[in-house]
Amino acid sequence: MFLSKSFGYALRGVLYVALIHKEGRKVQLDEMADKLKVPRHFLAKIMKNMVKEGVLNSTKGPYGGFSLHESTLKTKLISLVKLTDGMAQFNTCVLSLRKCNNENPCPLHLNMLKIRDGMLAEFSSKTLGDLLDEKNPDFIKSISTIA
Amino acid sequence: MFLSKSFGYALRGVLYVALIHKEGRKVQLDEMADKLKVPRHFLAKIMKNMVKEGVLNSTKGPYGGFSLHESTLKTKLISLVKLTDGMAQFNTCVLSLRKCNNENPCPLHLNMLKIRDGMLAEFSSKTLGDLLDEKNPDFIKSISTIA
DNA sequence: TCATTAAAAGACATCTATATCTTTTTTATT
DNA sequence: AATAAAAAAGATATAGATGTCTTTTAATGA
Ligand code: FES
Ligand code: FES
Repeated sequence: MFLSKSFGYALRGVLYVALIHKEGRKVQLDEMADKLKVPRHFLAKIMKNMVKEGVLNSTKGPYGGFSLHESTLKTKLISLVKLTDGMAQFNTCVLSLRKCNNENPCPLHLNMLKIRDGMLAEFSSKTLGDLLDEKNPDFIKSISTIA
Repeated sequence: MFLSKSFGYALRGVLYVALIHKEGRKVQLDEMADKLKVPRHFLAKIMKNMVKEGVLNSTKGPYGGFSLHESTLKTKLISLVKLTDGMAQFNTCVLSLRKCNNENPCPLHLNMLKIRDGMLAEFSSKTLGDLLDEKNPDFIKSISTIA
């Protein structure tokens, strides 16, 4: 797995909030779980973490829900990865059991370095806002449907 | 995780057998588990699968153990991945819950396509024999030690 | 103050990858 | 044939990721 399910849920969740934000309203978990076809309470934990890390805002009570934080659209994808998956995969040897290092490289070191650093660079430069700008016509469908 | 622990164990296991093969002898599980610092019985299952898939030979009984198959060194890395991790990660959308497809691409489709296809190409062309040819001075250490 | 709404928090269940332990099968040697 | 060696197979255990359910806290409006 390149990325966990949690990461996918997190990204889809925050993008959904951002989309609905343009309609000028907040989003509740029930709506998100329903529209995104994501387990309600599992998503709740992930959303809560994003709020805790300052990626999103939330308010409790009537008319409450999730809304954008001023930093939301500026958030790098790598921050989401850190939040859901951690960064170990980027500095641990692909053969496990050791830190990746150049001095005593494992047989796959150079190959994996290229791949991992490519992904790291991509995710370190791209923001959530970038994804929304590049969005394709069926964007909402692309984060919602199963098929 | 780009690749599972099982994959790491499999690769280190088969490379160890190949190295010892040059000394003209077979390798037993006890020696491998000890030298590679890998859980004995967990490694056993993985080795058994590699034998079943024709990546390695094995013989039971006294003076038995694991040895090279004529196809071992020609085996592509991707075959090992298929054996331990399966190929789902290469055709499933990074946002889970759907097959990856170009018609209704998710927000990360193009980015991930590049990364995944890069890794797929690398692992589809490189063989176990290639890894042994490229080997660095501390090769045995690089698949054995923890530090 | 009370009722309602919705997130936060916590407890528990399930599933998968990983790890350990035991028994069975096969092979070689005596 | 009996013994020993080693892989194969199977049963069980543990940990982490994922999923579900219940209780608590905070906000709103009557
Ligand atoms: S040492 Fe193995 S990936 Fe760097
Ligand atoms: S559609 Fe998501 S990775 Fe291709």
